[in-house]
Amino acid sequence: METKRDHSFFEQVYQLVRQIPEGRVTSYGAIARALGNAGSSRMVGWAMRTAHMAKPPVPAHRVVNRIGMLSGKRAFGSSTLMQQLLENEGVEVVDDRVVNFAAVFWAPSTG
DNA sequence: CGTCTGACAATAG
DNA sequence: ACTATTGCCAGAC
Repeated sequence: METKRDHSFFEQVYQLVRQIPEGRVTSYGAIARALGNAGSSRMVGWAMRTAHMAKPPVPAHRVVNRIGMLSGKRAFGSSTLMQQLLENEGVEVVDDRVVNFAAVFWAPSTG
């Protein structure tokens, strides 16, 4: 039984991203799938872009693409801010890419 | 109300 | 293995 949410797709993404623990990262596709919108991975990224104006701060810096690349670093204002945030949590980032991505990968779960 | 864009992903060449 | 193209669909203009 799926818990129907009246909130928009964006808010569903926000809530999921907020569940990402520190030192962990996830991919857009993983989030899209968890929301049942597999294939709409672009929407996830689009939601993150507007996530900066979400009420509770969304750790968008913990969300990267499938290869662990900081594709959204541009949205943080500073291209290095996203990397610094990740490194601050213990996530090693080199060349705008998460080191040992599979090890720090966090599997999203709606429930 | 129609069109374009977008922090991706998967497939084909 | 790498590059190019298509699909996805909801927000922004």
